[in-house]
Amino acid sequence: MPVTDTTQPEELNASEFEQEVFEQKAVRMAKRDKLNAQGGLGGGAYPVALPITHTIPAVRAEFGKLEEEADSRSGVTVGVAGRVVFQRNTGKLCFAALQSGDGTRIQAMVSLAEVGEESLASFKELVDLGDHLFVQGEVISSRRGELSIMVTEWQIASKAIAPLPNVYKELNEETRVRQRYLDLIVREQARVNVVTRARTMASLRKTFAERDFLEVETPMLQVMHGGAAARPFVTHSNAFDTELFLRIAPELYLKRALVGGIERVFEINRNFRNEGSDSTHSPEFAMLESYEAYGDYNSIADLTQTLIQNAALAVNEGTEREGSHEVLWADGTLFDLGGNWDRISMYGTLSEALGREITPATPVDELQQIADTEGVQVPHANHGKLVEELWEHFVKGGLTRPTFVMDFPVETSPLVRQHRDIEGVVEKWDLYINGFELATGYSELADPVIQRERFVEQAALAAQGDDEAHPIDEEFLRALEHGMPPAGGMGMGMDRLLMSLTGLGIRETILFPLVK
RNA sequence: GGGCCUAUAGCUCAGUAGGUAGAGCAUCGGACUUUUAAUCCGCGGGUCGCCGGUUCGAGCCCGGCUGGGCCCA
Repeated sequence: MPVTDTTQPEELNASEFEQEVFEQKAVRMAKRDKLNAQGGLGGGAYPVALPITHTIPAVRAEFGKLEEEADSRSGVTVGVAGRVVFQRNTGKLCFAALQSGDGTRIQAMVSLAEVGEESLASFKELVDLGDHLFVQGEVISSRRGELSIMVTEWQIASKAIAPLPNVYKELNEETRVRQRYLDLIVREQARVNVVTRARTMASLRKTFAERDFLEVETPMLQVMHGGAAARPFVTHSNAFDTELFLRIAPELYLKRALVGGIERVFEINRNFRNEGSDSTHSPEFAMLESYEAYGDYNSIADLTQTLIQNAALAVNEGTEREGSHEVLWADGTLFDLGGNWDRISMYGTLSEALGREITPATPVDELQQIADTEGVQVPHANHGKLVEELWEHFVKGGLTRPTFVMDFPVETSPLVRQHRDIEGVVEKWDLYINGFELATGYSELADPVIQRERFVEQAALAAQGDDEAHPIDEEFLRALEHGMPPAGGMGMGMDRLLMSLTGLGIRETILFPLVK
């Protein structure tokens, strides 16, 4: 609704792109204009610099004990800035709660006796909820014993034109995601999630560094996508006049790095898969991949367990669970990531669940029959896909504790080495935590001839219409022909790792998830 | 892909049977020097997601579309 404030008509009509300005915004815009008119070049509603001496948490840490005695004074003058999240103005005394980014608050008191009539009136006129405010004054405790700053000077640090949402109610789910910045202002859990993620990432890098792994960055725009079974996003390069793919995995480049002698290597970066999203999938997701020369799928499983357990320790640092691998989920349950995680066999557990022996030699017809009876639909079915789908159908749901599921059928894992003892099986594991797949690890396939055969088989699948089949990557094969050391490799979804550390859905672990 | 739920003021939400919309916070005007979602007085604020239909009359009923959520495959 357009506002008919006769004192500011020019300003309100000046901005052409602003079709309608609702009342609260119009009021704040008028205040912004007034501040800008008053301020000098470096000041106004958005000053360039402020004489800040302390952060709000620093004031709390240094002067917190003043709260033990009401109406006490420190004799120390500080300058702090924060967002106004609470305001109470009376005739001659104003209160404002300033909040810093981490959610810590401190009270500012603006008293007629300290600042004089003009400054007090101006404060009441120009300061709104949601503004960033700078205050300078003595640190005191109020009559109610609350740590406060008795203001002598104040200045708007940044004028908010849009009103702050209700800080006592959480935003609805959609607004939380679309306007995460508001979510972060209003909701403690949103702030905690960011810290947890950052700590986790730092911990992973630290664990790698301690083991002499090097972090690299490989192409995200690729001429040929590969390294996983997934549909890619396609884009176009104007300069090259060619089709490019957003990567679905960094694997084939990290293996080139292995060939080149970067023997312990990892990358943490984004993958893109042209699929829908749900509570465990996002089209754009952060992925960790790591390769260890002269390791295998056992050593890389050990590493994976250590990486996650160290991350749990990092998340618990400074909490009452310090030193524990038990993480606290958002719903209040404690989830134990400690101990040595079970390693179970895919064929073995599927056989147990079905009450009949399933082996790599079990014919496709027999598996298809079981699938049909159970109503499990498997597109482009072959032995491997059927075994995996049946395993997911019968066994997966029961896995809550962290579990490595070992030894997969060969058809579905074109980049994995044949098992050293079992025919028809590859040395691959999937790590399941709380029923979803968190990571996968291999003894990597180093034989360039077998690798070529696997690619050719995949190309046949692609020809049959499987759009997740792996394309033949000649450049990668050429690298393999120069000799890749035997290696263990691992890939782990970062967003899912955060899910298992926090118990949240994927959209809560991603700061700005994709929204239409 | 299928099913269910959902969209109303800046924010969070009510809205009975179909009769042109309410609350809390926020905002606006006034009072208040210790407030903690203060209190008191007064006033505003809505294309009820979009398009169509039924009806004398639609926030409500019907169809379609769009966004969001949940469950299933």
